Amino acid sequence: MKKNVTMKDIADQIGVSSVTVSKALNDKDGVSDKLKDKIKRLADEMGYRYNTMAKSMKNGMSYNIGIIIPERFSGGISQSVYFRAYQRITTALEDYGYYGIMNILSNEDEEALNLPKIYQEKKVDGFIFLGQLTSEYIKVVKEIDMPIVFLDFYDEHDEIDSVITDNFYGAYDITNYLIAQGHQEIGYVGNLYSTSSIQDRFLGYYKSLLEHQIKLNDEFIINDRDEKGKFIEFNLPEKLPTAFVCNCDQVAHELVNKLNDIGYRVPEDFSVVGFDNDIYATITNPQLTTVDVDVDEMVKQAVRLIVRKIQGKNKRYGRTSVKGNIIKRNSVKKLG
Amino acid sequence: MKKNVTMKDIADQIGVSSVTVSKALNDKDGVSDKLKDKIKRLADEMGYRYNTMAKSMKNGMSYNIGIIIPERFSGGISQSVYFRAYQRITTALEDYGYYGIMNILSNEDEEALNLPKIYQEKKVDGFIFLGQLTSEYIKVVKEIDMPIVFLDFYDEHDEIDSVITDNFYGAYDITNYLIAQGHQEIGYVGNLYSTSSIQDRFLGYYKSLLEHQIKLNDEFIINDRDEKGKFIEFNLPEKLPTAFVCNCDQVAHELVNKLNDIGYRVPEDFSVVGFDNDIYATITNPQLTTVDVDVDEMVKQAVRLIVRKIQGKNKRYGRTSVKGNIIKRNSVKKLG
DNA sequence: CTGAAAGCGCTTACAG
DNA sequence: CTGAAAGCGCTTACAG
Repeated sequence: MKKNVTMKDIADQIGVSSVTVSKALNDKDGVSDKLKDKIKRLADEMGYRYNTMAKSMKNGMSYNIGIIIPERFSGGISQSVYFRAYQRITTALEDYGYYGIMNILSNEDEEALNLPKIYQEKKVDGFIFLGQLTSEYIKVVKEIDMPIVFLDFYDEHDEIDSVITDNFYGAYDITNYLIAQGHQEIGYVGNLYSTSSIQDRFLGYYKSLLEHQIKLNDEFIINDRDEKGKFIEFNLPEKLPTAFVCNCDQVAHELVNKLNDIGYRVPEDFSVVGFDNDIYATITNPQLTTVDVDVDEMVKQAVRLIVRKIQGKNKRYGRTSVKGNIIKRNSVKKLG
Repeated sequence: MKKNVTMKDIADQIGVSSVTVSKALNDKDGVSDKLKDKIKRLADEMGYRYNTMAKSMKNGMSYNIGIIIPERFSGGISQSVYFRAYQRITTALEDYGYYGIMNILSNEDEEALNLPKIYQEKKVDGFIFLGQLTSEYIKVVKEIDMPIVFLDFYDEHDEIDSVITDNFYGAYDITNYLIAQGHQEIGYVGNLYSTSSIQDRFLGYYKSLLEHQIKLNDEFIINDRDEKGKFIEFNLPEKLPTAFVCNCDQVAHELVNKLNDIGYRVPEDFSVVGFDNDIYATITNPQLTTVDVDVDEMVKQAVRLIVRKIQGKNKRYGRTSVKGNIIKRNSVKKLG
């Protein structure tokens, strides 16, 4: 291990002051080009590496962003999506000179309303929370005196900036698509009281029905999970609709299986659409027509937002929603 | 945003020096219990948060560890395993007071032999590299004057400490198991020149054959990928063995499909075993008997290692291999 | 038990 | 164009 090289070392070697070295290395004005060159060359030669911590000390910025993912999203199906999102976040942050420190928020810490240790230790300048938090925890998060962005969920009181997929218009679009295929009796599969995104998707579906003057039939709203998000057996109504808008691909997958079990075929007997375009969309037979969530764009927005908030005295930007796209596959039949 | 509270603020408020506050807050000797209590209470009240950066500045430690994952492992099948590993790493690091900063090493940067920016900027005190690097890049990594641990691969020249799954004995064990089930003609599926882990698994398989005095039949070594790791069509020999040891579950999955395609059934006609116990082991029909890799234990070892190296002047520890376990499922038939 | 002094490596604002 | 001084928030060694 070679010894630590500092700006002072370089300065001494050349016979200038460390101020000049600092200016040269940071490409600031006030150093002649010739000297600047000389300093840079020597820095390279001596194996100088910039000490970010000293700068941090000076201006009170850590140049780190905490990326907090609640434990329950760190496994199962959300895992791959969230990992990809996390990767993109770190990569995008780097372009702004920031680094992402990931933290899994354990169920216990969330329950006990404990803020992440990286907050207590001033390791970060801001936070991106990735994945729905309990409303109790959101309240605590609001007390944090740092820029915060919610990604893939939002605060119902809208006090914290968020970037989400456009649940409402995604569901609206895909319901419109079903109607365009001739369907008039369309069910919605999802618990309306579970999460805000499931609710918003429902409302998008409902808007489409309203616009087409199709009456909402309560019987066609099929519950898929309890309030805690745990999946339950479907309780299908006597009379079935001809198409189902499912709140996510996984549930659409389950529904197709269920329909198969009781002797029906998709899309011949029933059309089924999902949401998310995750792995369940392609492992289902037939593959699902669904709404693709534009994770990359969401990440881009979230990163831009947090950086802007850090640099610009934490202004409010509200909710940013990113539009998804319908991916047409084989789970929808054209009627009539 | 409330103003930044420092130790000095607390000290002034009470009428002591910041040295005393520092001692109190760090539970060091030299402060009366009564005063210590008072200081702690006031710190809480004033919303004091410890400034890690100042400490870092003092002792030159960042308390961050860089976790570097080559881009090609950040997607596909390795993704979920590596994400899980990364999560465990960050969690385990926290117990030691360290944080993990993940960095995807892009193919271009690896090709161009660029070291991660977090190294250049002294953001980290050490590195864990997760996933096989090119040998050219390994050479560059060796120049880094910081503790480094390789996780899930190793340097063939053994100059860098590593934690790997016990490829050799895993393959040895599972081949023994096949032999115990009455198999004598056993093939190995994998490119012997591709990665060290595939090679080691082959050697474990070979050791088992040797011990049972079964001659290695070159015809039974079936290539599954080119030197760059890209999968290729199997080229099955005329005469087939009764069982196959595959270098990973994914390839075992492909092999089962291939055998089905040409009219054979597993395990009735041929027994097939995999390695890794990843998702391919369970989506294959029949589910695969395979070797489970103990990722959690590997992570634990890697984290302990890197922390020890940082704290203890970067000693050499060599290669740590963590034993996996055979998971018996339905892809093996007992002969005779 | 308590604290004044020095220093970690940089940058900012100012003077020359 | 160049640099002396002060300061970011803490800790370490030393003195009392």
